[in-house]
Formats: sequence, structure tokens, C-alpha cells
Amino acid sequence: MASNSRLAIAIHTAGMLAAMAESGCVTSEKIAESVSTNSVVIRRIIGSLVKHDLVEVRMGAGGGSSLTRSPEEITLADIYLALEEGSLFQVPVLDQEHECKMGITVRPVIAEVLQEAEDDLIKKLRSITLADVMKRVRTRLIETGCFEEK
Amino acid sequence: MASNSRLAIAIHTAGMLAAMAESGCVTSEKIAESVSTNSVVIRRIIGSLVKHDLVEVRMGAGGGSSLTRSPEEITLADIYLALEEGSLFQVPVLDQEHECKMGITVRPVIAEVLQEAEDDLIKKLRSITLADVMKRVRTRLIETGCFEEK
DNA sequence: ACAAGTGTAACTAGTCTTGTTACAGACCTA
DNA sequence: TAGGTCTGTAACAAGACTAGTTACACTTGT
Repeated sequence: MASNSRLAIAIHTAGMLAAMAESGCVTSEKIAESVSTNSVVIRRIIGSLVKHDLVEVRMGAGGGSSLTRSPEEITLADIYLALEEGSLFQVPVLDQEHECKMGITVRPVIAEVLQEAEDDLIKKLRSITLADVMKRVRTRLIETGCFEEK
Repeated sequence: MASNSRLAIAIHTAGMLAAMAESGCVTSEKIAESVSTNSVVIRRIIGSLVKHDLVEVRMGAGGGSSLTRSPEEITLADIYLALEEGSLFQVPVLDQEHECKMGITVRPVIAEVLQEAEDDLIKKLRSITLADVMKRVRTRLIETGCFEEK
């Protein structure tokens, strides 16, 4: 599947902003380093997050981005929807001239059903906050003993 | 999203096979007409369904495909999984040489969380049988008065 | 034997994602 | 007010994937 990693990158980005909250703004360059990609890619994603009021940006020197709310108040569904990637599954529409009347009727039903499934996925994402993700990361860091290594 | 319509096509195809169950085998050509695509595209999808024992194929003249079980016993999850499209969301792995230790730890957590969300979606799909979809189609056909038109 | 089907390879065209470079505009600070 | 930092965004290239086609070998019923 030509599935994309934008959601993963967006979550990672938001996580960085949450972790760096005390340090004020974080530049796209810094995030790009941690996420291991280009700063433009990050700015594109941050643009989507800004559009949906999850992140705010300060332009110019000393600028960068930061979360508008606490990590407890941001769910993965917020991030998912902010990316505006459209439906997970495409259901090509058949034109009304199509010979098979059954086919014309089946499509909207399939679209409906798949949309319900996607809604379930979003509901699940809505139950997970950015804080939850960070907590899991912290737990894992302790488990793997990375704290000692540092 | 470069999301693909394979799932929709596969469901449509399976629905056709279910509807035509009494008529015996259905050729890929016939299905392609109804679905409005090429017969090779259909055969590719049917290949996946055969691999997962949802469909059986008879070669040669008079051949074609048919369901191996009743529509009540086939869920959309069966079809979804048969397509073997891999994870819905990609989470690129960072190599261990990556400078940011946090980043290395965050990724698997994100992958875990997104996998849980996808599992929820599959659970939803598992609750919908092919028979359910066909029932909905029938209902809609009556609602829109298509029975009269014919 | 022949016609009707399937399986599969190969190729094309179109689209999407990611990575990059480039540059204008915003903004802090000296 | 000048210069260095940032962001936003356009433009382009590379690579991957989908969908559509053609072509052809192989299977099988009549």
C-alpha cells in the first residue's frame, strides 16, 4: 500500500513539541533532526497542525512552534484529522450510465460501510492522548534501561 | 492519500459472486463489467481471495469463480486481510546510530499505538458480513424504487 | 480440435510521497 | 536600521504504487 508515514511523523513532531514545552519554541530544523527528515517536510505537517489550532508558530529569529494546549488535551484523532488526508479507502463512483444497476447501488453502500469502519478507527484514536503516548515512551525508556546508558 | 480502491473493488467482487451463487461460476470478464474495470484487475484481486480460501476458481471453458462459503460466513475483515496490503500507517524505523535517543524510542511506541487503532478497524470489519452488505443493498434498492424502474 | 477461461508477465500512464533547493517575508537584537 | 534567524511556500526530481492494457501460455468443457 502506498500508505504514508505522515501520521507517524506528525505524532512524533507533536511529541517533540510536548517534550520541549518548557524550552519555549522549537525550530523545524531541530524537529527534523530528531525525526530524521527535512525541515520543509516538518513545516508542511506543522502547517496542518496550525490550521487546526493544535500548534502555534512564532515567525522570525528565536521563533518556532509550540503546542496550543497541554498533551493531555490533544488526542491522536486531533492529529489524524488535522492532516486532512481524506478517506482511508477510496470507493470509485460509477456514473449513472453504467449498465449494471446493481453496481451503481452497491458502491454507496460499500462507501458507507467503510466509512463506519474508519469512524471506529478515529474513535479509537480519540481515546489516546499525546500524554498517553509520552507516558508509554517514558515507561519503555526505563524498561530498556536507556536512562542508565546516558 | 494515495489510498487505494482495492478493498472496495474486492468487496464489490465478492458481492457479485454471492449474488450470482446460484448461477454457478462467474467469469472475471463479467465481474469486470459490473465493477467497471479490466478483467485482469479482477483476476489479480480474486487471486488474493483464492489464496485465503474465500473463493475458488475453475479453469478452462465454463470456468470462473465462486465463493467457498456462504455470504453469512464471510466478513469484510476476511476480505481486508486477504488483500495483504500491510499496515495502514507506516512508521519508518530509525537506525540505532540516530543521534536522538528519544526518537529511537518514540517510533516503536507510535507503531504500537497505530497498530492498536488498525486492530480496532479490523474488529469493526469483522462484525460486518458480506450478507449484511447485500442486505443493505437490497434495502436501498427498494427505498430508491429501483425495482419499479426495471 | 476448438473455444472459453484463468494466471501472469510486461509495459505505460498517472498520481502521490518524500526530499531538496530556493527565495521572499517576518521578526528579534544589537 | 542592518543582519542573522526563522517560517511559508513554490518548484522540481526521484521513487513507489495503482490501474489499465496487451499478450500469451496453460487448462478444461464440448
